[in-house]
Amino acid sequence: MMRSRSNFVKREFESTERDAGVVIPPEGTNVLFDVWLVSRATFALLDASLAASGLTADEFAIYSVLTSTDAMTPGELARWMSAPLTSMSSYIKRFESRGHITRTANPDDGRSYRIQLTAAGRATHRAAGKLFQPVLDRVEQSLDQPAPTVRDALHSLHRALLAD
Amino acid sequence: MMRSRSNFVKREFESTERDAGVVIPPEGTNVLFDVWLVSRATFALLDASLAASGLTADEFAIYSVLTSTDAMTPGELARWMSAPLTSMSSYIKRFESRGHITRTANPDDGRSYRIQLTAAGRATHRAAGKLFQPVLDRVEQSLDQPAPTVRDALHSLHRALLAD
DNA sequence: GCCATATACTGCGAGTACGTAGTATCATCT
DNA sequence: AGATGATACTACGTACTCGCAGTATATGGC
Repeated sequence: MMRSRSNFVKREFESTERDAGVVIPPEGTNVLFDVWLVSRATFALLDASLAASGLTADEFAIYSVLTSTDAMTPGELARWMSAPLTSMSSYIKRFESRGHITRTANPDDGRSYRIQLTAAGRATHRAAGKLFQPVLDRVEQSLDQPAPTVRDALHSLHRALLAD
Repeated sequence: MMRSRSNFVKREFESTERDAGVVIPPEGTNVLFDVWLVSRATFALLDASLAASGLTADEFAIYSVLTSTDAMTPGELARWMSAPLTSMSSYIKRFESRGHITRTANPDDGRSYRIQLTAAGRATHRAAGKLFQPVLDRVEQSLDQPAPTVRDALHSLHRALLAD
């Protein structure tokens, strides 16, 4: 198993204070480094918070996409989340084996197909969402900037990363 | 091998424009979801850009920490980057087998030790840095907000994630 | 229609991340 | 000093990610 990281994260977060002295000089850092740190912290927190639902942070995010759009293809999903198609393939196989998604033919392209969450998949996502929401609320309230400001910065960054 | 993702990423980024239509409604999203998207894009871009150096984005970040601080312990490093200690252990074993780090006794604690980059490790990091810099520059220039503003938002987020 | 090439996806295998369980050292209490 | 518990790290195994190579369908040129 690799899913339930609750132990680790709880332990780590408890001891955060003690390590406050360990600080990397900012002149050695940059935006992308900051992203790295933030994303590590985010994944640690979410994986721990969602563990009981049986979903990882990645999986929860993908399920979230699938609930808010209907019937994407693997390729669309992969490109959209900047993931290799082979990884999407693995995800889909896993989700399908859980009975959480179904494939339906893609009328526009015989090589492809469309993915949809099943009722069980949606239920799992809802359960995970119940664990997710209080965590999100707490993070947003701990921000010392308005959440929309932070989100604007992230969107700007996302556009910059995809631009080329 | 899992390191050289150049092919994939280049292909994916080239086709970004075509998928501009695939947009997730923002009402279904939130700060943490944004972090997820940004971090996926960041890792994809960096793994591809750094592939020739033999370092992944994660590894480059860790090497960067090790160059700007001297002699951290595995535990400090792990907590600081919100990673499980067992993962740090794997990293360290790998880096050591590459001849990129050395362990020296920790005078304060016999259970622990301190890690330092070797000359070879620093050289590898420098080489990766040469690949990294232009990518960073391009991303910063593509930002439609000042880089410090974006970084402030990320720092705020980081503090909020660790707070508790 | 036929061929060449590009695209959508999958099978497989290699390397990786990390949880469980264990060992060694440290800290605290008595 | 000895015992008890906490902490720093590692060995091992499992599940996972993703690159390579392959198959199937689509597309454009002729």
